[in-house]
Amino acid sequence: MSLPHAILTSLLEKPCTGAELARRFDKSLGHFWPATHQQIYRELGKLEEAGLILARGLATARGSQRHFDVQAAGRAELERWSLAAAEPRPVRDALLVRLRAAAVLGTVDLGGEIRRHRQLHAQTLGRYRAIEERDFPPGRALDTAGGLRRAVLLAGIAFEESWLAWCAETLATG
Amino acid sequence: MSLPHAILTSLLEKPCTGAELARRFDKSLGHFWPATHQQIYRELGKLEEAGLILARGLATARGSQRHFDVQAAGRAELERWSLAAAEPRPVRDALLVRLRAAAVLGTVDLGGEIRRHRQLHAQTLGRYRAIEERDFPPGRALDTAGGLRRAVLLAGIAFEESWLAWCAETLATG
DNA sequence: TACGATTATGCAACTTGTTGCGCAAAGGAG
DNA sequence: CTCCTTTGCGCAACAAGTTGCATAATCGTA
Repeated sequence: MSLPHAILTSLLEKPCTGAELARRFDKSLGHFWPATHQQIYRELGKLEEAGLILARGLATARGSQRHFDVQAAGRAELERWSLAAAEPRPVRDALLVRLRAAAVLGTVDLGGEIRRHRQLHAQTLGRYRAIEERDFPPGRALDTAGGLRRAVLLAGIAFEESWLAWCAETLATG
Repeated sequence: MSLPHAILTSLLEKPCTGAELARRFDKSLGHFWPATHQQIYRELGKLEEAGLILARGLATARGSQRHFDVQAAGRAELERWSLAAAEPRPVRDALLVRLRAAAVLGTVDLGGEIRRHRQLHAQTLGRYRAIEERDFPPGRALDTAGGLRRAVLLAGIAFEESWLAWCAETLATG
Protein backbone atom coordinates (compact mmCIF):
# COMPACT_ATOMS: atom_id res chain seq x y z
CA MET A 1 0.00 0.00 0.00
CA SER A 2 2.97 2.33 -0.18
CA LEU A 3 3.28 3.12 -3.83
CA PRO A 4 0.27 5.43 -4.13
CA HIS A 5 1.48 7.28 -1.05
CA ALA A 6 4.99 7.55 -2.38
CA ILE A 7 3.49 9.07 -5.51
CA LEU A 8 1.40 11.51 -3.50
CA THR A 9 4.52 12.53 -1.61
CA SER A 10 6.47 13.08 -4.77
CA LEU A 11 3.64 15.02 -6.43
CA LEU A 12 3.33 17.14 -3.32
CA GLU A 13 6.99 18.03 -3.54
CA LYS A 14 6.42 19.06 -7.13
CA PRO A 15 3.41 18.50 -9.42
CA CYS A 16 4.37 17.02 -12.76
CA THR A 17 3.54 14.56 -15.54
CA GLY A 18 3.73 10.81 -15.30
CA ALA A 19 6.98 10.52 -17.18
CA GLU A 20 8.69 13.22 -15.16
CA LEU A 21 7.44 11.57 -12.00
CA ALA A 22 8.93 8.28 -13.09
CA ARG A 23 12.25 9.98 -13.75
CA ARG A 24 12.29 11.81 -10.44
CA PHE A 25 11.33 8.60 -8.73
CA ASP A 26 14.40 6.85 -10.05
CA LYS A 27 16.64 9.44 -8.49
CA SER A 28 15.02 9.99 -5.16
CA LEU A 29 12.07 8.30 -3.52
CA GLY A 30 12.45 5.30 -5.77
CA HIS A 31 15.68 4.44 -3.99
CA PHE A 32 13.51 3.31 -1.10
CA TRP A 33 10.38 2.28 -2.94
CA PRO A 34 11.22 1.41 -6.53
CA ALA A 35 8.53 1.44 -9.19
CA THR A 36 8.39 1.06 -12.94
CA HIS A 37 6.69 3.66 -15.11
CA GLN A 38 3.79 1.28 -15.72
CA GLN A 39 3.16 0.90 -12.03
CA ILE A 40 3.24 4.66 -11.72
CA TYR A 41 0.80 5.26 -14.57
CA ARG A 42 -1.59 2.69 -13.18
CA GLU A 43 -1.48 4.24 -9.72
CA LEU A 44 -1.91 7.73 -11.16
CA GLY A 45 -5.07 6.48 -12.83
CA LYS A 46 -6.39 5.05 -9.59
CA LEU A 47 -5.48 8.15 -7.60
CA GLU A 48 -7.25 10.34 -10.13
CA GLU A 49 -10.33 8.14 -10.08
CA ALA A 50 -10.35 8.32 -6.28
CA GLY A 51 -10.21 12.09 -6.44
CA LEU A 52 -6.91 12.32 -4.59
CA ILE A 53 -5.13 13.98 -7.47
CA LEU A 54 -6.34 16.10 -10.37
CA ALA A 55 -5.08 16.06 -13.93
CA ARG A 56 -4.59 19.23 -15.91
CA GLY A 57 -4.88 18.29 -19.56
CA LEU A 58 -7.20 15.79 -21.17
CA ALA A 59 -6.75 12.05 -21.23
CA THR A 60 -8.04 11.96 -24.81
CA ALA A 61 -5.15 10.84 -26.93
CA ARG A 62 -2.18 8.74 -26.05
CA GLY A 63 1.13 10.46 -25.94
CA SER A 64 -0.27 13.74 -24.68
CA GLN A 65 1.13 15.08 -21.46
CA ARG A 66 -1.01 15.20 -18.36
CA HIS A 67 0.02 17.29 -15.38
CA PHE A 68 -1.03 16.09 -11.93
CA ASP A 69 -1.76 18.05 -8.75
CA VAL A 70 -2.50 16.67 -5.30
CA GLN A 71 -5.96 17.56 -4.01
CA ALA A 72 -6.85 18.30 -0.41
CA ALA A 73 -8.25 14.79 -0.10
CA GLY A 74 -4.93 13.41 -1.28
CA ARG A 75 -3.02 15.37 1.28
CA ALA A 76 -5.38 14.16 4.00
CA GLU A 77 -4.98 10.56 2.91
CA LEU A 78 -1.22 10.91 2.97
CA GLU A 79 -1.34 12.29 6.50
CA ARG A 80 -3.57 9.48 7.63
CA TRP A 81 -1.34 6.84 6.11
CA SER A 82 1.96 8.21 7.30
CA LEU A 83 0.71 8.30 10.88
CA ALA A 84 -0.79 4.80 10.86
CA ALA A 85 1.37 2.09 12.40
CA ALA A 86 3.04 -0.23 9.92
CA GLU A 87 5.42 -3.12 10.36
CA PRO A 88 8.87 -3.16 8.80
CA ARG A 89 9.28 -5.64 6.01
CA PRO A 90 11.82 -8.36 6.59
CA VAL A 91 14.86 -8.41 4.35
CA ARG A 92 14.42 -10.45 1.23
CA ASP A 93 17.67 -11.03 -0.48
CA ALA A 94 18.40 -13.77 -2.95
CA LEU A 95 22.15 -13.69 -2.34
CA LEU A 96 21.64 -14.89 1.20
CA VAL A 97 19.42 -17.73 -0.01
CA ARG A 98 22.12 -18.63 -2.48
CA LEU A 99 24.70 -18.77 0.27
CA ARG A 100 22.54 -21.21 2.15
CA ALA A 101 22.13 -23.22 -1.03
CA ALA A 102 25.90 -23.21 -1.48
CA ALA A 103 26.28 -24.43 2.09
CA VAL A 104 24.06 -27.43 1.51
CA LEU A 105 25.31 -28.18 -2.00
CA GLY A 106 28.97 -27.96 -1.12
CA THR A 107 30.00 -27.63 -4.74
CA VAL A 108 29.35 -23.97 -5.42
CA ASP A 109 31.66 -21.01 -4.89
CA LEU A 110 29.95 -17.67 -4.61
CA GLY A 111 33.06 -15.58 -4.09
CA GLY A 112 32.70 -14.00 -7.50
CA GLU A 113 29.10 -13.06 -6.89
CA ILE A 114 29.93 -11.55 -3.53
CA ARG A 115 32.64 -9.46 -5.11
CA ARG A 116 30.24 -8.35 -7.81
CA HIS A 117 27.63 -7.39 -5.24
CA ARG A 118 30.23 -5.52 -3.26
CA GLN A 119 30.92 -3.44 -6.32
CA LEU A 120 27.23 -2.79 -6.95
CA HIS A 121 26.69 -1.70 -3.39
CA ALA A 122 29.75 0.51 -3.60
CA GLN A 123 28.23 2.18 -6.66
CA THR A 124 24.93 2.77 -4.90
CA LEU A 125 26.77 4.15 -1.91
CA GLY A 126 28.63 6.50 -4.21
CA ARG A 127 25.36 7.80 -5.62
CA TYR A 128 23.99 8.39 -2.15
CA ARG A 129 27.12 10.19 -1.04
CA ALA A 130 26.94 12.42 -4.09
CA ILE A 131 23.37 13.34 -3.22
CA GLU A 132 24.43 14.00 0.35
CA GLU A 133 27.17 16.37 -0.74
CA ARG A 134 24.90 18.13 -3.17
CA ASP A 135 21.82 18.51 -0.97
CA PHE A 136 23.22 18.52 2.54
CA PRO A 137 26.71 20.02 2.50
CA PRO A 138 28.29 20.28 5.96
CA GLY A 139 28.01 23.55 7.76
CA ARG A 140 24.64 24.51 6.43
CA ALA A 141 21.74 24.57 8.87
CA LEU A 142 18.79 22.31 8.09
CA ASP A 143 15.13 22.98 8.66
CA THR A 144 12.86 20.17 9.84
CA ALA A 145 11.98 18.98 6.36
CA GLY A 146 15.62 18.97 5.36
CA GLY A 147 16.53 16.99 8.44
CA LEU A 148 13.94 14.37 7.63
CA ARG A 149 15.06 14.06 4.04
CA ARG A 150 18.62 13.75 5.21
CA ALA A 151 17.64 11.04 7.68
CA VAL A 152 16.14 9.01 4.85
CA LEU A 153 19.29 9.35 2.84
CA LEU A 154 21.40 8.38 5.84
CA ALA A 155 19.37 5.20 6.17
CA GLY A 156 20.26 4.29 2.60
CA ILE A 157 23.90 5.07 3.26
CA ALA A 158 23.96 3.00 6.43
CA PHE A 159 22.39 0.11 4.62
CA GLU A 160 24.92 0.13 1.79
CA GLU A 161 27.82 0.49 4.19
CA SER A 162 26.52 -2.45 6.12
CA TRP A 163 26.46 -4.53 2.95
CA LEU A 164 29.99 -3.48 2.04
CA ALA A 165 31.32 -4.42 5.44
CA TRP A 166 29.56 -7.77 5.28
CA CYS A 167 30.92 -8.54 1.82
CA ALA A 168 34.45 -7.72 2.94
CA GLU A 169 34.23 -9.86 6.04
CA THR A 170 32.60 -12.77 4.26
CA LEU A 171 35.26 -12.74 1.57
CA ALA A 172 37.98 -12.60 4.20
CA THR A 173 36.54 -15.37 6.33
CA GLY A 174 35.30 -17.80 3.71
CA MET B 1 12.32 -16.70 -8.72
CA SER B 2 13.88 -17.36 -5.34
CA LEU B 3 11.15 -19.08 -3.43
CA PRO B 4 11.29 -22.44 -5.21
CA HIS B 5 15.04 -22.46 -4.74
CA ALA B 6 14.78 -21.56 -1.11
CA ILE B 7 12.44 -24.51 -0.74
CA LEU B 8 14.82 -26.81 -2.55
CA THR B 9 17.58 -25.67 -0.24
CA SER B 10 15.54 -26.30 2.83
CA LEU B 11 14.37 -29.70 1.62
CA LEU B 12 17.94 -30.61 0.81
CA GLU B 13 18.94 -29.80 4.36
CA LYS B 14 16.17 -32.10 5.56
CA PRO B 15 13.29 -33.68 3.63
CA CYS B 16 9.95 -33.10 5.28
CA THR B 17 6.28 -32.32 4.84
CA GLY B 18 4.84 -29.03 3.72
CA ALA B 19 3.78 -27.96 7.16
CA GLU B 20 7.11 -28.78 8.74
CA LEU B 21 8.82 -26.93 5.94
CA ALA B 22 6.71 -23.88 6.62
CA ARG B 23 7.61 -24.06 10.30
CA ARG B 24 11.33 -24.47 9.66
CA PHE B 25 11.14 -21.64 7.16
CA ASP B 26 9.85 -19.26 9.79
CA LYS B 27 12.86 -19.93 11.96
CA SER B 28 15.65 -20.00 9.46
CA LEU B 29 15.66 -19.37 5.73
CA GLY B 30 12.44 -17.43 5.98
CA HIS B 31 14.27 -14.68 7.81
CA PHE B 32 15.80 -13.79 4.48
CA TRP B 33 13.06 -14.90 2.14
CA PRO B 34 9.73 -14.99 3.98
CA ALA B 35 6.88 -17.09 2.65
CA THR B 36 3.44 -18.07 3.83
CA HIS B 37 2.36 -21.68 3.96
CA GLN B 38 0.15 -21.16 0.93
CA GLN B 39 3.04 -19.94 -1.12
CA ILE B 40 5.02 -22.96 0.02
CA TYR B 41 2.30 -25.46 -0.83
CA ARG B 42 1.82 -23.93 -4.24
CA GLU B 43 5.53 -24.05 -4.98
CA LEU B 44 5.78 -27.62 -3.72
CA GLY B 45 3.07 -28.51 -6.21
CA LYS B 46 4.94 -26.84 -9.05
CA LEU B 47 8.26 -28.38 -8.06
CA GLU B 48 6.68 -31.80 -7.94
CA GLU B 49 5.06 -31.31 -11.32
CA ALA B 50 8.41 -30.25 -12.73
CA GLY B 51 10.00 -33.40 -11.37
CA LEU B 52 12.43 -31.53 -9.12
CA ILE B 53 11.05 -33.06 -5.96
CA LEU B 54 9.25 -36.30 -5.25
CA ALA B 55 6.43 -36.86 -2.81
CA ARG B 56 6.26 -39.95 -0.66
CA GLY B 57 2.63 -40.44 0.17
CA LEU B 58 -0.39 -39.93 -2.03
CA ALA B 59 -1.98 -36.65 -2.90
CA THR B 60 -5.39 -38.27 -2.66
CA ALA B 61 -7.03 -36.72 0.34
CA ARG B 62 -6.55 -33.38 1.96
CA GLY B 63 -5.00 -33.29 5.35
CA SER B 64 -2.81 -36.31 4.78
CA GLN B 65 0.88 -35.77 5.17
CA ARG B 66 3.12 -35.78 2.15
CA HIS B 67 6.85 -36.11 2.56
CA PHE B 68 9.07 -34.45 -0.03
CA ASP B 69 12.53 -35.39 -1.26
CA VAL B 70 14.74 -33.45 -3.65
CA GLN B 71 15.50 -35.30 -6.87
CA ALA B 72 18.77 -35.15 -8.78
CA ALA B 73 17.15 -32.74 -11.23
CA GLY B 74 16.21 -30.49 -8.32
CA ARG B 75 19.73 -30.46 -7.02
CA ALA B 76 21.02 -29.62 -10.48
CA GLU B 77 18.55 -26.78 -10.85
CA LEU B 78 19.57 -25.38 -7.48
CA GLU B 79 23.22 -25.45 -8.51
CA ARG B 80 22.44 -23.72 -11.76
CA TRP B 81 20.43 -21.02 -10.06
CA SER B 82 22.79 -20.32 -7.22
CA LEU B 83 25.65 -19.80 -9.64
CA ALA B 84 23.75 -17.56 -12.04
CA ALA B 85 24.32 -13.83 -11.61
CA ALA B 86 21.50 -11.96 -9.96
CA GLU B 87 21.09 -8.34 -8.97
CA PRO B 88 20.48 -7.28 -5.39
CA ARG B 89 17.03 -5.93 -4.75
CA PRO B 90 16.88 -2.35 -3.65
CA VAL B 91 15.58 -1.63 -0.17
CA ARG B 92 11.86 -1.15 0.02
CA ASP B 93 10.83 0.27 3.30
CA ALA B 94 7.62 2.12 4.00
CA LEU B 95 9.00 3.93 7.03
CA LEU B 96 11.43 5.83 4.85
CA VAL B 97 8.63 6.82 2.48
CA ARG B 98 6.67 8.00 5.47
CA LEU B 99 9.56 10.15 6.62
CA ARG B 100 9.64 11.81 3.23
CA ALA B 101 5.91 12.30 3.44
CA ALA B 102 6.33 13.84 6.88
CA ALA B 103 8.97 16.15 5.45
CA VAL B 104 6.66 17.48 2.78
CA LEU B 105 3.55 17.56 4.96
CA GLY B 106 5.20 19.31 7.87
CA THR B 107 2.43 18.35 10.25
CA VAL B 108 3.32 14.79 11.13
CA ASP B 109 5.60 13.53 13.90
CA LEU B 110 6.96 10.04 13.38
CA GLY B 111 9.03 9.86 16.56
CA GLY B 112 6.70 7.29 18.06
CA GLU B 113 6.86 5.10 15.02
CA ILE B 114 10.63 5.26 14.93
CA ARG B 115 10.79 4.23 18.57
CA ARG B 116 8.43 1.36 17.86
CA HIS B 117 10.50 0.21 14.91
CA ARG B 118 13.62 0.42 17.03
CA GLN B 119 12.04 -1.98 19.44
CA LEU B 120 10.99 -4.38 16.69
CA HIS B 121 14.45 -4.39 15.20
CA ALA B 122 15.91 -4.97 18.66
CA GLN B 123 13.67 -8.00 19.02
CA THR B 124 14.75 -9.40 15.69
CA LEU B 125 18.37 -8.80 16.57
CA GLY B 126 17.81 -10.67 19.81
CA ARG B 127 16.47 -13.66 17.92
CA TYR B 128 19.44 -13.67 15.60
CA ARG B 129 21.89 -13.43 18.46
CA ALA B 130 20.21 -16.34 20.17
CA ILE B 131 20.60 -18.43 17.03
CA GLU B 132 24.22 -17.37 16.79
CA GLU B 133 24.92 -18.49 20.34
CA ARG B 134 23.11 -21.74 19.86
CA ASP B 135 24.53 -22.73 16.47
CA PHE B 136 27.87 -20.99 16.36
CA PRO B 137 29.28 -20.72 19.86
CA PRO B 138 32.73 -19.13 19.99
CA GLY B 139 35.69 -21.43 20.10
CA ARG B 140 34.23 -24.15 17.98
CA ALA B 141 35.73 -24.71 14.55
CA LEU B 142 33.41 -24.37 11.57
CA ASP B 143 33.43 -26.37 8.38
CA THR B 144 32.71 -24.66 5.07
CA ALA B 145 28.97 -25.16 5.26
CA GLY B 146 28.87 -23.85 8.80
CA GLY B 147 30.85 -20.81 7.78
CA LEU B 148 28.42 -20.03 5.02
CA ARG B 149 25.40 -20.42 7.25
CA ARG B 150 27.05 -18.21 9.81
CA ALA B 151 27.76 -15.58 7.17
CA VAL B 152 24.08 -15.46 6.29
CA LEU B 153 23.18 -14.98 9.91
CA LEU B 154 25.80 -12.27 10.30
CA ALA B 155 24.23 -10.40 7.41
CA GLY B 156 20.92 -10.40 9.26
CA ILE B 157 22.63 -9.21 12.41
CA ALA B 158 24.42 -6.44 10.55
CA PHE B 159 21.17 -5.15 9.05
CA GLU B 160 19.37 -5.06 12.32
CA GLU B 161 22.26 -3.33 14.03
CA SER B 162 22.35 -0.84 11.22
CA TRP B 163 18.65 -0.11 11.69
CA LEU B 164 19.08 0.28 15.42
CA ALA B 165 21.90 2.75 15.00
CA TRP B 166 19.90 4.70 12.47
CA CYS B 167 16.83 4.86 14.71
CA ALA B 168 18.94 6.12 17.59
CA GLU B 169 20.62 8.79 15.55
CA THR B 170 17.42 9.92 13.87
CA LEU B 171 15.68 10.25 17.21
CA ALA B 172 18.63 12.17 18.62
CA THR B 173 18.93 14.52 15.65
CA GLY B 174 15.32 15.19 14.81
C1' DT C 1 -15.71 -44.57 21.23
C1' DA C 2 -17.22 -40.11 20.64
C1' DC C 3 -16.08 -35.35 20.66
C1' DG C 4 -13.52 -31.11 20.29
C1' DA C 5 -9.20 -28.88 19.43
C1' DT C 6 -5.20 -28.81 16.76
C1' DT C 7 -2.49 -29.74 12.68
C1' DA C 8 -1.96 -30.39 7.69
C1' DT C 9 -3.38 -29.56 3.17
C1' DG C 10 -5.22 -27.01 -0.28
C1' DC C 11 -8.57 -23.84 -3.35
C1' DA C 12 -10.03 -19.26 -4.84
C1' DA C 13 -9.89 -14.53 -5.09
C1' DC C 14 -7.33 -10.63 -4.74
C1' DT C 15 -3.39 -7.23 -4.73
C1' DT C 16 1.01 -5.95 -6.12
C1' DG C 17 4.89 -5.96 -9.12
C1' DT C 18 7.05 -7.11 -13.87
C1' DT C 19 7.60 -7.58 -18.82
C1' DG C 20 6.70 -6.73 -23.42
C1' DC C 21 4.67 -4.42 -26.62
C1' DG C 22 2.12 -0.67 -29.41
C1' DC C 23 0.74 3.89 -30.44
C1' DA C 24 0.89 9.12 -30.23
C1' DA C 25 3.25 13.38 -29.91
C1' DA C 26 7.52 16.29 -30.17
C1' DG C 27 11.62 17.66 -32.19
C1' DG C 28 15.66 17.59 -35.03
C1' DA C 29 18.03 16.29 -39.81
C1' DG C 30 17.73 15.86 -44.48
C1' DC D 1 7.63 19.24 -45.55
C1' DT D 2 9.02 14.43 -44.59
C1' DC D 3 11.31 11.11 -42.28
C1' DC D 4 13.15 9.27 -38.14
C1' DT D 5 14.38 9.16 -33.53
C1' DT D 6 13.21 10.08 -28.87
C1' DT D 7 9.96 10.73 -25.31
C1' DG D 8 5.49 10.11 -23.12
C1' DC D 9 1.53 7.27 -22.46
C1' DG D 10 -0.82 3.20 -21.76
C1' DC D 11 -2.83 -1.75 -22.58
C1' DA D 12 -2.45 -6.66 -21.73
C1' DA D 13 -0.59 -10.62 -19.99
C1' DC D 14 1.89 -12.57 -16.64
C1' DA D 15 4.42 -13.61 -12.15
C1' DA D 16 4.67 -13.17 -7.32
C1' DG D 17 2.75 -12.47 -2.89
C1' DT D 18 -1.42 -12.16 0.37
C1' DT D 19 -5.78 -13.23 2.61
C1' DG D 20 -9.54 -15.92 3.81
C1' DC D 21 -11.62 -19.91 4.01
C1' DA D 22 -12.74 -25.06 3.58
C1' DT D 23 -11.80 -29.76 4.40
C1' DA D 24 -9.32 -33.96 6.06
C1' DA D 25 -6.51 -36.17 9.32
C1' DT D 26 -4.78 -36.57 14.06
C1' DC D 27 -4.68 -36.63 18.85
C1' DG D 28 -5.89 -35.95 23.56
C1' DT D 29 -9.52 -36.49 26.62
C1' DA D 30 -13.85 -37.49 28.59
